Amino acid sequence: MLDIRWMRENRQALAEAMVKLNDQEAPWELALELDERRRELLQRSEGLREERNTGSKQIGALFREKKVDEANTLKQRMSDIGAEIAQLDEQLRSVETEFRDAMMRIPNPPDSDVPVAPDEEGNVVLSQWGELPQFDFSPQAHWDLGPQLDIIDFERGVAASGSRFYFLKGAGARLQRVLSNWFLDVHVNEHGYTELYPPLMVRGHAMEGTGNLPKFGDNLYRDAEEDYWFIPTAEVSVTNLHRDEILEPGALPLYYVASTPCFRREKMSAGQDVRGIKRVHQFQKVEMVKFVEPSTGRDELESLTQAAEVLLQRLDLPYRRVAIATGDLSFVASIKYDLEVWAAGCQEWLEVSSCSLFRDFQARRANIRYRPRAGARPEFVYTLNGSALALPRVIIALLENNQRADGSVLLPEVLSPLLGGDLEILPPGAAGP
RNA sequence: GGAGGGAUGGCCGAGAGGACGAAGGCGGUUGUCUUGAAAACAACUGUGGCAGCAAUGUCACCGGGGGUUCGAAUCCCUCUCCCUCCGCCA
Repeated sequence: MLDIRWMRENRQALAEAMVKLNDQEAPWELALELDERRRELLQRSEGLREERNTGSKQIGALFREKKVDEANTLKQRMSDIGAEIAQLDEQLRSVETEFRDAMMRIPNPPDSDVPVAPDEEGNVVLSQWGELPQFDFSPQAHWDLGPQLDIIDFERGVAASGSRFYFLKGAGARLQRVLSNWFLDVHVNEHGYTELYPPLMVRGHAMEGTGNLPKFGDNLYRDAEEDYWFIPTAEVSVTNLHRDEILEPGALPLYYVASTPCFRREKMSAGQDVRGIKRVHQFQKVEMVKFVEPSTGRDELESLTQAAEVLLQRLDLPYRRVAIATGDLSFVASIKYDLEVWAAGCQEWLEVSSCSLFRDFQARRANIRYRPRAGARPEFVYTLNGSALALPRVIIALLENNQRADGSVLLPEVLSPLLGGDLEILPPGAAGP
């Protein structure tokens, strides 16, 4: 959510931002109109309240002085004022509801150095790391490798739960578990993050805090009976960890990391990426969330992104850092970098991490503030988050990039201590070395 | 799932229709005293909205929402959360 006062004073900048974002639906003009009506009604209602407050005090005093007649006359007048207030308040309530709803649907303006383009065609590759693997045979995609190795079972996943579900099995399931633990350990031990085990289901207001609601409910699973929403990323519950709090001086920065399943309906991407485990309804992801002071926002974004990059480098997976263009920016981000890993089998760059700075956009929605100094007025924190990393796509890249001509896979040496030296994944029935 | 009891400022805790933004205590800040510290004493010490350049004024907030009333922390309804006991359960 944006600061309405900033919006009032920066109409032009706001209009330009919406053009850059290629968002024609954002009801920012409506919000400004409603804001004016709101303030007008507020002033009238509060003026009357002031009158009533003094009047009511007088009534109390008159009764104590036993001036019953005078008190009753005044009571009648206050009653009339009360009726007028009630009428104004009713209008005010509906205006305020509309106003809030409009505000919740206005996206975060992009930072000045975000590439300006109407869609993802304008995304800019900022850097690339690692060599693309070369093969003297035709590399297979993971949807062939996985079943051959008996480590991904698509058919039985579909039988149990429908399309876009899968079982990881044996060395596949173990690989994901080991990677997840290792990612967590690196962030905790080397980057100063605190590990969390967060709720996987949240109330609607938590989803509003991160910007998933009201606009993007289509992508969420929900238990209607109990009114729980399933998190599409740990960002939701972890960002809401400090909802409605005022963090005391010295508390910032706060770094958190959690590994959780993520649940996504993927209605918007129907028909895309249907093969394999590129885009599924349930997947594991390690997510980093930061709460920081505004002045450090950009530096924190850089170190956040690097924390994710380090993992790809150690896994020796070729990747590139992409600056997301204005038209492709998410609703809540003011700037975003994607990390895309090369998958040699499907011949694609796959997004394994998305690192965003939200400025105070989420903090306003979730009401997360901090006190810069003892006794100072509370201000909104800046929030950031990034995946490090999304596991299925890392597994895809590991399998596809490290495959051998016979269909087996030799995982990178860095995983040896974590896998007890079992770096080879062999097809069932194949003789071990 | 059943039966009860609760939610008040940073924390503890009073308040039960009018002088209550809220006693008292703790904590915090500042000052006096002191070579310094402690103690003692004193003052200050919540969050937002609106108007204003500002000083300031005003409105709202006692878990959330709605209602009764001239007037609600206080009465009524409802939701959420917490606690106790019983049942069930990893």
